[in-house]
Amino acid sequence: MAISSRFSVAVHIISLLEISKPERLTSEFIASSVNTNSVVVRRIMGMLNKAGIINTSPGVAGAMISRPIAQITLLDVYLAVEVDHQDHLFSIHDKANPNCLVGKNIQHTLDQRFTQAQRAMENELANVTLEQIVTDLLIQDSSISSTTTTINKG
Amino acid sequence: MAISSRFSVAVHIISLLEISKPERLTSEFIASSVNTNSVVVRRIMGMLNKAGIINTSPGVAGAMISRPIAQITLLDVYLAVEVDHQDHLFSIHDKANPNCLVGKNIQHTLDQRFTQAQRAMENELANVTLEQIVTDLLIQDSSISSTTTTINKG
DNA sequence: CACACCTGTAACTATAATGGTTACAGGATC
DNA sequence: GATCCTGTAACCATTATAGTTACAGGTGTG
Repeated sequence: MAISSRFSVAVHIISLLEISKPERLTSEFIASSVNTNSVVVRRIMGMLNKAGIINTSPGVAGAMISRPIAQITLLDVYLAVEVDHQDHLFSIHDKANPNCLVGKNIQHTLDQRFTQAQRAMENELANVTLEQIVTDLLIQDSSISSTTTTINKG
Repeated sequence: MAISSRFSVAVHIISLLEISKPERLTSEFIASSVNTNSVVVRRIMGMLNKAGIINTSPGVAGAMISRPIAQITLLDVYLAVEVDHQDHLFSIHDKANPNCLVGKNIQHTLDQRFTQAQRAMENELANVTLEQIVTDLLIQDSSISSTTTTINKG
């Protein structure tokens, strides 16, 4: 299965928070931009909060981004919301027959190669900051149809 | 969710076929090495067959590896068995609000970055051949406990 | 030819992750 | 106190995975 859309939603949320600063956005409002349920937004914001990327407070709308977005990478966000398989992107069948040459050694052999591939992917994510993402969003918007776009329509 | 273990099982199967050459292994035998059901093995071998990596024939045990394993990469195997998300490893929420600056442009922005990260991972897989994997398996085995290992114990 | 063996595949199951939804306790603010 | 909001539990539908049973049909040998 693919990497869940929590990742892209999380990037969406942070971008929206940044662009809308210092306005305090409710989860309901953010949800209308993402086009999902507000609980889904609060769930993901909870993960980002736990990871120290944003700061939320019970009862109070909005969230503060904890540091300049030039210092937040896609990898940070990825690790925050894909907690489940942050250790191993690839899964390896784990009960292979130890009496077989292949079965005995396949796990260790593949783990090395898979880890290397995963690292390569993560390095790419680490090289992109949320600042670059927001810049991309603004550039694309201005080059396409800036006149018809607003932040506040949800 | 993580990348399915079909990938690691597929590598296991090809390695076993190679090391056991020219013996013809039944899916039942292979399954006992992987420690799974023979249908699971036949299913994955079917995908490898369809991808042109191995050649199987109905009714006849065993499979021929279609080309020297130095010419088969982990990426080839990956693409063969992870057909589902070979296009996009990352999923992006796809119904974001087009009336919002972020919602309108997030999909294209992230797609570019995600594709780059995915390519980096795939490049690593493309740089490893099944020959290297088999070599790794043999080296590890000889350095650990070659005397107690057999290929034929399933 | 008959039989034993094997593959390919359909069908069903259990399990788990995901995303959406309702509900509600409790914090914050006016 | 009334209102709004967050955090979170609970539940559901959907989907992917992996295992299992069953069987049709190909293969090859006695």
